[in-house]
Amino acid sequence: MPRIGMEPVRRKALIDAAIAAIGARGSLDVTMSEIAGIAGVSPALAHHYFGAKDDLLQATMRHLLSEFGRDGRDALAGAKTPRDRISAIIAISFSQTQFQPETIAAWLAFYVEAQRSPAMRRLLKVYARRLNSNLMSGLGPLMERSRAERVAEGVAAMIDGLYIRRALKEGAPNAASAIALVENYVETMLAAGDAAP
Amino acid sequence: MPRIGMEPVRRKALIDAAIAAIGARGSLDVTMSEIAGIAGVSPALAHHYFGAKDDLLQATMRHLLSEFGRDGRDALAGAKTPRDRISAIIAISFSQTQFQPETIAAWLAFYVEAQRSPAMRRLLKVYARRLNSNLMSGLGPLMERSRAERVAEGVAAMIDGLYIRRALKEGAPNAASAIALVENYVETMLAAGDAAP
Amino acid sequence: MPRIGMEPVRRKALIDAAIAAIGARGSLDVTMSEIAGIAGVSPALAHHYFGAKDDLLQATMRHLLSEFGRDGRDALAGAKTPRDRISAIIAISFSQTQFQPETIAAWLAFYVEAQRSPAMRRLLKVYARRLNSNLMSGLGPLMERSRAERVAEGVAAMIDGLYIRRALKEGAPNAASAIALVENYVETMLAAGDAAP
Amino acid sequence: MPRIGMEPVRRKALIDAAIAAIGARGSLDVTMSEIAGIAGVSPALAHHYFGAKDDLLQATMRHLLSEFGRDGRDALAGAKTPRDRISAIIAISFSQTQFQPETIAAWLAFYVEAQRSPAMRRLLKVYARRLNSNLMSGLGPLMERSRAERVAEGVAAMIDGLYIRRALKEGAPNAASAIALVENYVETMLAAGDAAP
DNA sequence: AATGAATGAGCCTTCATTCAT
DNA sequence: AATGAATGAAGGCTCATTCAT
Repeated sequence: MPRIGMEPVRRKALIDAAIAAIGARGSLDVTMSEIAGIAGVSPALAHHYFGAKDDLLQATMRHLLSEFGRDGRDALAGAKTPRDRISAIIAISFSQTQFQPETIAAWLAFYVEAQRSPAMRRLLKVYARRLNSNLMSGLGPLMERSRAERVAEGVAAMIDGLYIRRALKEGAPNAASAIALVENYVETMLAAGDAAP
Repeated sequence: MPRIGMEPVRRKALIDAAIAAIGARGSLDVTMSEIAGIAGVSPALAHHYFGAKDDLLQATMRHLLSEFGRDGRDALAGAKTPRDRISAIIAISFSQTQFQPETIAAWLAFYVEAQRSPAMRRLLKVYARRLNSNLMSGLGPLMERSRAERVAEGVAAMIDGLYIRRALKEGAPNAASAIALVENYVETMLAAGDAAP
Repeated sequence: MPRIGMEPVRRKALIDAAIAAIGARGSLDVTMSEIAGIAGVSPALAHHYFGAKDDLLQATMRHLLSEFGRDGRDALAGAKTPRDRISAIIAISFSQTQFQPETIAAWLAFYVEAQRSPAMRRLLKVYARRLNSNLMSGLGPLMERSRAERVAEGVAAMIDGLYIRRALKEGAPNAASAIALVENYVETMLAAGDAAP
Repeated sequence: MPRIGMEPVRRKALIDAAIAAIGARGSLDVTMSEIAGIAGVSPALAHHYFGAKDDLLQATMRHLLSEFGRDGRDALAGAKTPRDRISAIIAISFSQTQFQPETIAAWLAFYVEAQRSPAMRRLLKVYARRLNSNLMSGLGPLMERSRAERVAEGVAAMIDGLYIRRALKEGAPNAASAIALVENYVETMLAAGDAAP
């Protein structure tokens, strides 16, 4: 029973299905049929709305990115001090929306794909730049610029590292300990402000 | 002209070819023909020696692992103090053997595969445990046990994060700055020894 | 805004679009969406008016045929002598309306289709018969019947051959030289009237 | 039971199957499965030996071309006088090898494809050039050069036209009457040598 | 009158894998 | 020891066609 105005509904459903499928498989090695099946539509329809598989995958990545961006903006909005901003960024990186097995797997898969696909790499760079600028908005006022840059890089690396290492753990992701680790890094770096680079 | 004792030669050649192929593709999405072609043999021979593709891939991973292990032992052998041990571990993580586009891509690909394949996950855990115990052999004597554990986790995450983020950078990997970042983390943690957390 | 009496307009537009699409592609291998797109309507509408794709194609062929017939009648109307009739038929075969890349491609494509589809073959036979009778109306009075038949067949073959061979030439079709070749054939046959075969 | 040295056998079988399939369908619109099926192998094998469908089709065309070339050389070898050469060329154009429903259909289909595919067009031009030079080797000595050129073009057009018009006839191709028609054209042109262009 | 929504069927192509030699 | 031959299975994608609105 075709109703009108289904396009946005289907697009959303297919992107969600893609995330679910990628999460379940743990890689981008999912079939269009699989994704379409999860979304409850035929593979042909997925092609109808997204063209090729790559396009759907990129749209999925873009969706993850925009969610991450929205979460970031929301978190930053409630943060008063620069220090608060840092914590807010760290917190949302491991929030329940982001730090979930499915989403983690999807991010990881996209990282791999980025090595091959320039389009994916471009998208991932957007994420990296955004994370960096968010972190710098907190770290900048608290220490010398070049040092802030380095700490931001360290925080970002640690976050991504914790994401990737989730693959090795059993059970549900432990966001709290991940957050504590990064916070401790930041805290120590702030405390050692007088000292070295 | 079949010669005797070719098995080890072929196995080595095929594993090297697998690393090369994975490195070039940037993912495990390589064909047996591709690998065999690089090794200069027929795909049938690859099956003859390794059974299935997954077996070859696991053997490849195991090879990477043992190389990493050997590098680690070598590095540790020359380190006198605990502090030296830490630096040695960090150094070899970014050594020219390890921190190369091809090897990085392979590691990353295996991380992804680990999410699906228990066998791969097991192998990757071996790596994680080994890295951890190596780090602990340096950090243990220098700070309280539980804190050392956490710092080791932080170092490991940072290393893996720097690996993964290589995918976003252009040009050759910059090992020096990566090492500096991790060393600085360790240094600051050691300096803040009296304090938290 | 549905208007009444749109049917003939749409049918005409779709048939023109089909010719354009076939001409552009150089074969009948065009999609309904393509044709509908050129006509500025939805593929569903094309089905609504024509049933199946084959029906639209046949209608297109019929349109070409009726155009050819009309051109022929017009040309014959102005021809006084039998000899004039022959020249008129040859001329319209290579007139600007007929001897155009698009139309040529369409004719050729239909010839191929005729091998498979009896309906198409029937239509094409109508064309052949019409061309033959037109030619005979000129050749008949000028030579013995059986010889006229053969010359008509030769002229028809030459015309179709020149059409098909257009596919091999670059640039715009050269109608003049094509006409000259056929006219020369006719002329020589008329001159050799007394002789063979 | 795989034996060695099958490649040439399979290639031949697949090309023959392609001709058969195209002949049966009357167009290039045949599937790889169909062709492979006729050849008695799997579709995968067809791809194994020919790469893509287009490559198999081109190889098929090239085969037809080389057969035509071989037939032409053979025919020309036995012709003593220029006049004999002309007749020989005409004869082989309608020989039992060439003027068969299947081969005719294949030629026609390739003509259509040539409008789209530059590679096919190139191949077809080879055929046209060869036919032209063959004809000129007979017509050249018998009349003025520019006139010979035109007669050669006329003969070629008539031959191709008779091929295409086969699609309209029922029953087996009538080679004899086709040959007679072309021969008569040549004869008349030769007889009218003194006269017009 | 017209279309967006949706799909089944089918095709090309790739690839891991097997087997006889 | 090594490979050419061969295929089954599966995936991406296209397209004519239908249907409710």
